[in-house]
Amino acid sequence: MTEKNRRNPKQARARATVDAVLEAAFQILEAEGLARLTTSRIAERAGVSIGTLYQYFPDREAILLAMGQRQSDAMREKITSIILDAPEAGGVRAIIRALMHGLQGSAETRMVLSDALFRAGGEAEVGRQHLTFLDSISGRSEFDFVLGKESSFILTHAVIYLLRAAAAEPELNLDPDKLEDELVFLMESYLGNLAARSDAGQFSPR
Amino acid sequence: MTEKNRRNPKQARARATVDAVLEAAFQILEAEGLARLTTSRIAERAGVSIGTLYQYFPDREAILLAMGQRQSDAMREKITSIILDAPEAGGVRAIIRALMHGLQGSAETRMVLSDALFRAGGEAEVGRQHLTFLDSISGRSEFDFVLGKESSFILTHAVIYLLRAAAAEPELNLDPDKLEDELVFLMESYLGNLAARSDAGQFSPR
Amino acid sequence: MTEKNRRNPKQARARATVDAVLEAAFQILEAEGLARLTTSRIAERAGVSIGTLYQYFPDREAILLAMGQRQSDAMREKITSIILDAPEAGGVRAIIRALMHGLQGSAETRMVLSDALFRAGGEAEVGRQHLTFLDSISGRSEFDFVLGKESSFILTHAVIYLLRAAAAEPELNLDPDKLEDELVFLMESYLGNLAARSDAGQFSPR
Amino acid sequence: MTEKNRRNPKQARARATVDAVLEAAFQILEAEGLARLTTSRIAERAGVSIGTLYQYFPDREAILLAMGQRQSDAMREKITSIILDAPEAGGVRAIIRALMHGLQGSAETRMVLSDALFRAGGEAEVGRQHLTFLDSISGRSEFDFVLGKESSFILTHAVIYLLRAAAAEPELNLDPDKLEDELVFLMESYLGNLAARSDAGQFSPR
DNA sequence: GATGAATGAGAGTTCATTCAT
DNA sequence: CATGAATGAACTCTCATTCAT
Repeated sequence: MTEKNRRNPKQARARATVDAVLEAAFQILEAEGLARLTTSRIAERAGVSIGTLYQYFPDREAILLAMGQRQSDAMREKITSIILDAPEAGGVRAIIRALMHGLQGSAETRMVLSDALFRAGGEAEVGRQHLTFLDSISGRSEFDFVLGKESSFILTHAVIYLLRAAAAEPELNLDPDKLEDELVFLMESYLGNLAARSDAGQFSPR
Repeated sequence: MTEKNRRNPKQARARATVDAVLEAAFQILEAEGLARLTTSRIAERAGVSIGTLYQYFPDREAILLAMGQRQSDAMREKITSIILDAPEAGGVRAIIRALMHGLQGSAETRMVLSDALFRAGGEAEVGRQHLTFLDSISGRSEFDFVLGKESSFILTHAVIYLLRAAAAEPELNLDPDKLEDELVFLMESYLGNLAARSDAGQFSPR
Repeated sequence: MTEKNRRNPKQARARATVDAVLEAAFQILEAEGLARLTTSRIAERAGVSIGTLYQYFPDREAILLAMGQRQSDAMREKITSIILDAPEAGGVRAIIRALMHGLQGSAETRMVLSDALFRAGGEAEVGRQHLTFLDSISGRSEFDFVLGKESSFILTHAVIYLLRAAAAEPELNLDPDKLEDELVFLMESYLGNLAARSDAGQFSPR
Repeated sequence: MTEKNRRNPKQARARATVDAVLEAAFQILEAEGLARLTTSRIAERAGVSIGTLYQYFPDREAILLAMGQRQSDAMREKITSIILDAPEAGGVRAIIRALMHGLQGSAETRMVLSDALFRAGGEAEVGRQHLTFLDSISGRSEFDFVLGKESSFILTHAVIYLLRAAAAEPELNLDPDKLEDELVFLMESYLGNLAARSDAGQFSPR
C-alpha cells in the first residue's frame, strides 16, 4: 500500500538498511571467512556507517544470528512448500534434497550460521528448526507410533549434520547425487526398521 | 629409574611443562570456552611464563592441535583395545560406546578440538581418524561387498557427528543409554540394508 | 573560515590528531631516542588512544616515514624558496645553509628520519631529494658540461652525509659557521676543478 | 707456541668461543639483517649455548661492538700497511682504495657496525678511527699548515660517509672505479685548494 | 665453566563498541 | 537518525637476560 509506505518511510528505510547489512555480511563471510567478518567491514560494504549498523543490531552476534535465521526461514519455507506441493512424493528424499540444495553459502558460511543459531537459540531454535521434519513424516500411517526423544533427534539431525560434515571435508569429493541417494537410503532404512521394531517391540539387545 | 631421571632432567621437565600447558588449556576451555582461551591465561594457569609456553608451542593454534591429537590418540587406542579385547562382540555397539565415552570434555571442547584437527590435518587426519571404524566392520563376512565413497562416509561420520550434535544441545536431555541404542539401531539398519542392497542391486529409485 | 571549519569538522579534527601524533613522536624521538619510541608512548603523549593512532597510521614505520617526509618537504621548500628569492647569490652556500638550518632535531632524529625515507622510498625518494641540488647548479654557465653519474652522486650527497656525520658526533664540537665555510669550500673546490677538468679532459691518473 | 697453548687451555678455548660467536654474528648479520640478529640465533650458529655466550659478552650490544672493532682494526692495519709499503704513492688514492675494499660485508653490515662503534666509543673511538688518515697526509710537505678542526673533520669523514651513502643506495649502480676516481678528485681538489688558501689566507667570502 | 629452560616486560596490533557532533 | 573518530581492553608473540642445574 502506498499509504503504508508513506506513513512509515522510516520503516522502509530501516528494512533496506537491515537488508544491506545482512547481504554485506553474507558476502564477506563467503569471500573472506569469519575471521575477517568485522563490524566495520560489514558497515563499509553495506554502505552505511558503523553507527547506523549498531542502531539496528545490538552487537556483532546479532548480525550472525539474523543471517542464520534468514537461512533457516528460507529452508523451512522450502521444505514446507515441497511437502505441500507434492505430498505423495517420497517425503524423505524431498526433504533431503531441500536440505542439500536449499542452503546457500560455502561450508564455512553454513557452519558459522548454524553455530550462531545454536548459541542464541538453544532448545527453542532447535525445536523450531526440526519440527518441520517430524511433521512431514508424522502424516504417514506407518509412523503413527510414538517416537522416543532419541529417535526424533536422529531423524531430525542425521541428515543435517552429515551434510555439514560433507561440506567441511570438500577434499572427499563426494558426489552430491550419490550422497543424496545414500542419505535417503540411511533414513529409509532407519525409518523402516523403526516401524518394524514398533510392531515387534524388540531389537538387538544391549 | 633414577638413572633415567638423572640423565634427562631437562626432558622430564620439558614434558611436565607441556603437560601442564595442555592440562591448563583443557581446564580453561572447559570452564570458560574458546573465546577466553588466551595464551596468557593458559600460561598463568599452567604456572609457567608466557615465554615458556611459546618455547614449546609456536602459536596458539598449536596448543589446540596438540589437545586435539591427545584426544584423538586416546580415542583410537580405546577403540583398538575394544576390538582386540572382544572381537566377537558387536563391533558397531562397541565402537559407538567408545566414541560416546572415550572423549572427555564438554560439547564445545570436543568441537573446538575436532575443528583444530580438521584445520591442521585436512584429508589425512580425517582418514586417519575414521579408518578405524571401517576396519572394524570390514572383517564381517556380510560386508565383503565394495562400499562406495559415500557409504563409507556415512558409516564413518554419522555417529561422530550425531554425538557432536547431541553434545551441542544438552537441553534436549537425551538419555545416553537410549541414544546409544538408537545409534546402534541406525547403523545396524543401514549396514543390514546395505548388505541386502548389494545382493539385490536395487533400492528405492530417485 | 567558519564555513570551512563547520563543513569539515572531521577533517579538521583528523588533521589535528595526525599533527599531535607526529609532534609527540618527534618529541619522544628527541628526548628518548628511537628505542623508546613506542606506539603506546606516542599515543599517550599525543593525548589520543592507541586505537586512534592506528586509525591514521598502519604501523610504527608509517609514523617514522611521515615524520621524515615532513622534514624532507620542509627542506625542499626552503631550498626552493632560497633559490627563487636570491638566484644570483652563491647557490652552493645558500643550499648548504638551508641544509644545515632547515632540519630540526638531534643527530639521531635526523638519522632515524632519513633512514625511514630510504627504507620506504629507495631510489625514487633519493632522486626526489637530490634533484633540487642539481637543478640549482644546472643554470650556471660554467657547469654546462655533462656530469657523470658518480660526480652527480658526490655533488648531491657529500654535504648531506657530512652534516649527518657532524650531527652524529656532537663531541667534536664543530663550529657551525666554520663547518659551513668548509663545506662551501669543499664543494666549490670540487666544482671548480670539475669545470677545469671538463676543459682539459684530464686529471690525476690512476 | 705449544707451550702457551698448553699453559692456558682455557684462554685458548675462550678465544675460540669468542671467534665463533663473532663469526656467527657476522654471518647472520650478512644473511638475515640486524632485525634477525638475536642472541639465541648467534649462540646456536656459533655452536655454543646462550649461557656461554653471555659469559663472554655482557650483552647484545657488546657483540656488535666487538664486530665493529674487528672491522675497524683490520681497516687500520690495511691502511697502515699500504702507507708503509708505498709511501711515495698517492696517499689519498691509496687510502680511498683501502677504505673501499678493506671493509667486508654488505651495506647494512657496515652501517650497523659503524653505528655500534659510534654508540660505544663516542669521541675516543672516532679519534682512533680517523687519526690514521690525518697521519698519512701530515708527512706531505705541502700540508704543513695547521688544519682547523672542521677541515680535519671533512678530510677524515667525507670519503667514509660517501662510501656509506653509495652502499646504502645500490640502485644507483655506481661504478666502483669511477667512484674511486671521483673521490680522489674530490679530496685532491679540496687538499689542493686548502694549501692554496693557507698561502693566501682567503677564499670566497660568506 | 657450560647449559638451556624459564622469565616477563613490553612490543605492535585489532576490533567491538560508544558518543559527541 | 546518521555519522565515524575515538576508545582501550585484550590479544598474540618476541627476545634479551638470568640462574638453577
